[in-house]
Amino acid sequence: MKTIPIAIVDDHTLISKALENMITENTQYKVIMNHPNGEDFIAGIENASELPAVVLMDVNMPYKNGIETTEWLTENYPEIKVIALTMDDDEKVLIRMLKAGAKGYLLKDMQPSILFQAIDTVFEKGSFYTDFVAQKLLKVKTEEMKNASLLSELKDREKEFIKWACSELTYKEIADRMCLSPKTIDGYRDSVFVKLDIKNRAGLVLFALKHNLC
Amino acid sequence: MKTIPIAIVDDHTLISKALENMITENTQYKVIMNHPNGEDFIAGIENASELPAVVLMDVNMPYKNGIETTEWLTENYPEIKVIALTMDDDEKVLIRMLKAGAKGYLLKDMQPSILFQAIDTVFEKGSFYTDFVAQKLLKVKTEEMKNASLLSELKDREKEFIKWACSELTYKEIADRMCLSPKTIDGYRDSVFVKLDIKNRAGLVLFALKHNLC
DNA sequence: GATAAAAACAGTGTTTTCCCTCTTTTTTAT
DNA sequence: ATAAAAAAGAGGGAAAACACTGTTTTTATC
Repeated sequence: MKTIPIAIVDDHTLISKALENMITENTQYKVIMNHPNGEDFIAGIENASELPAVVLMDVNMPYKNGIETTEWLTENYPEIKVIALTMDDDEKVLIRMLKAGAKGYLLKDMQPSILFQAIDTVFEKGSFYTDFVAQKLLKVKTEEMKNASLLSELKDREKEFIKWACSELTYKEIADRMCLSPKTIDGYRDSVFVKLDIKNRAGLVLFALKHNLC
Repeated sequence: MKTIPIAIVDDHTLISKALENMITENTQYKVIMNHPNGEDFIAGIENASELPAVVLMDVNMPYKNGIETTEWLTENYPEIKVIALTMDDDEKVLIRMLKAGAKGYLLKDMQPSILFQAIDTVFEKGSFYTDFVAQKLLKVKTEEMKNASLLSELKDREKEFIKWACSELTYKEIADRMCLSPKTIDGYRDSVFVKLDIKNRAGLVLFALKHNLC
């Protein structure tokens, strides 16, 4: 059994060091890189004498986050497998990370044994997904249906209007900002109200903030 | 130099194990407890043959979070020192943790050496605060001034009105819900607008959501 | 370049919101 | 017990928001 070269990318120094310690205790693995953000890591990869087989990638980082870094890796070094590590199980993040090309997705509250299993499986078979991921994907899919059906109906111009509506501006002032007649804004408001099933400006602001449309 | 008995309370198993590994490498310390949440930890403390001198306490946990658990410790075992560990540097959390009795506050992105330094200092001197904490406290203090001066002016009844205003209800309907005359609601609105320096209902909803008043 | 669809705009009337000033009732403090 | 302060309520008018039915202009497509 050969040793698997591993890279760690995580801005939480304490965690990345601790992780490194734990992994290197097992002679099956060796940590050859450890960087606090995506930018550093990419620079490291481009100058590396030895490339990692598996990257443990934190999602939330300054400078270049896990998603952007994974996209870059998928583009430039597709043979390097990325396992995403994250604190919060946010469906949006999961989706974006998988789209970016991550081969595994783990929450930081799992058992260490799962991590080793994930590394091995990703190294040998190419990807490792837990039940958790499958369930999330299903949940996201169904929720997406509901919201997408509402939001997809909105025209770009209407979305722009909604942004402006999340303010203290009157509709007349919004018309000025958007270089349109107040009557056109009236029309936007009316159709948005119907599409989103809301009754007044307060409802519009609440909806926009809930679905971060502003 | 005696060994310092340490407890770890963190729901992120991977991190807590890794942390434990790292700490035990240093013979100066021994990890005698490791629990995934406050409830478990408290149960552990009550049945323990040996108490920890220092607790590394994650802030965000299920069942009983770091703040509640620290409050309990301060109440029942004031001799046990708590060092708070957290991912996100949220001023509110910092304040609440310090109020709860934490003797140190560390972000998880620090260097491991700082952690050891913190443990030693807390053990010997009773508390360890980084510059970071001092700066945050200062920042919070000044921001508090601004917001508190705004929010403290609000009467309870006005706050209740604001909750109702974060909806699609008209003021007349809100009056019904609060069992008041519409004219009284008019009065609430007017005074709230002046106090919070806002112009209309949209502004009110935005303010309320920003300061989670609804 | 005719045609259909979408976007922009308009008229009109109603309701709600906003902004004053003012009175009555209830609480609070001394 | 009484004065002061706070809370509740009221009137009226102007502005904004809402709801409805239309018309004109742009845009895309064949």
